[in-house]
Amino acid sequence: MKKDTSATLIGAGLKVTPTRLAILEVFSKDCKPINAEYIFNRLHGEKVNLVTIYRTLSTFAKKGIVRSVNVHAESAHYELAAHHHHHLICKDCGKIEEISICNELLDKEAMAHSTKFQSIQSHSVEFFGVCKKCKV
Amino acid sequence: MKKDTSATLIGAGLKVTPTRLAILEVFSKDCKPINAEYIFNRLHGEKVNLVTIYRTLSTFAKKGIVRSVNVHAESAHYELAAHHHHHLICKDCGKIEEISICNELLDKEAMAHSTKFQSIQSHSVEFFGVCKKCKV
DNA sequence: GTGCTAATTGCAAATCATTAACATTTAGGA
DNA sequence: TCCTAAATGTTAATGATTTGCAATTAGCAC
Repeated sequence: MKKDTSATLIGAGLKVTPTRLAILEVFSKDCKPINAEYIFNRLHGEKVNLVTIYRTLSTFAKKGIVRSVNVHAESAHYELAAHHHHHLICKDCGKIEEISICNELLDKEAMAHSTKFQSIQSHSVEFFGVCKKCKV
Repeated sequence: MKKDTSATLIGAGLKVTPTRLAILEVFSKDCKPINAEYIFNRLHGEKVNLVTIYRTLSTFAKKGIVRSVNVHAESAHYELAAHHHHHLICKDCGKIEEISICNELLDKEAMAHSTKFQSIQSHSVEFFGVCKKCKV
């Protein structure tokens, strides 16, 4: 498992450090989009600086290890890029659920617009609504 | 036209003010997701406070007049809710293009997940890539 | 039309997320 | 083991957004 995360870093041309491994661990444990603050709280025992987390997220995003997700929140949320999902987001409590569909129709759409854009690399799909708990 | 925007406000139970009408005007002129700063620049002649724009956007979003859109930018972008589109966003220059498809497949997806969520009110779809200008 | 009140706006300062500068440490190859 | 670029910590800065409070105004009752 640790070998797995090390490989991810090495493959991206990044040095393998305890901080980076720890952050990747958090991602693989929590299968939902998370933000810097969340990671910070999970790693309190390990004395990781919040600034480092921001920097790491930025580096990971640039290398394509993680991707930012729109959850209509104030802070930026990320998920593992390898772990492609679409989302259901509750407008009331902010709860995020993943839905694992990714139909070809979207790919076709992407293709259809490739005349305007040189290349389309990714897409995101989010549904916003109210979850059962919040519905009184 | 002004009657149109007034109706929008009245329908939402909001008072009709010059500032609000001006902001709605900006939205209807620019058919793309815009942020507070952008609106502020368009309204310089009219001495509207930036804080008021933030407040108005928040109010409009709450009332369902506008909707926030994920454009992977630092600031929050909004578009008229009535004006539903999906987007092509250039990762290099940040250019946003609208694409006017909205297939039923997405609606079906929404339905399929209505067991988990009480109700799904909206969805957003964004494609990220590189536009022709930015592709060297 | 006048007056009233809650909603709206402006202004200044605070807050929150994120980034920058710079000094120190460390991973990993020579 | 040594060396260097990359990574991290610390502190301060920045930029977006919010808050508190006083002044203004829309829209209703009279």
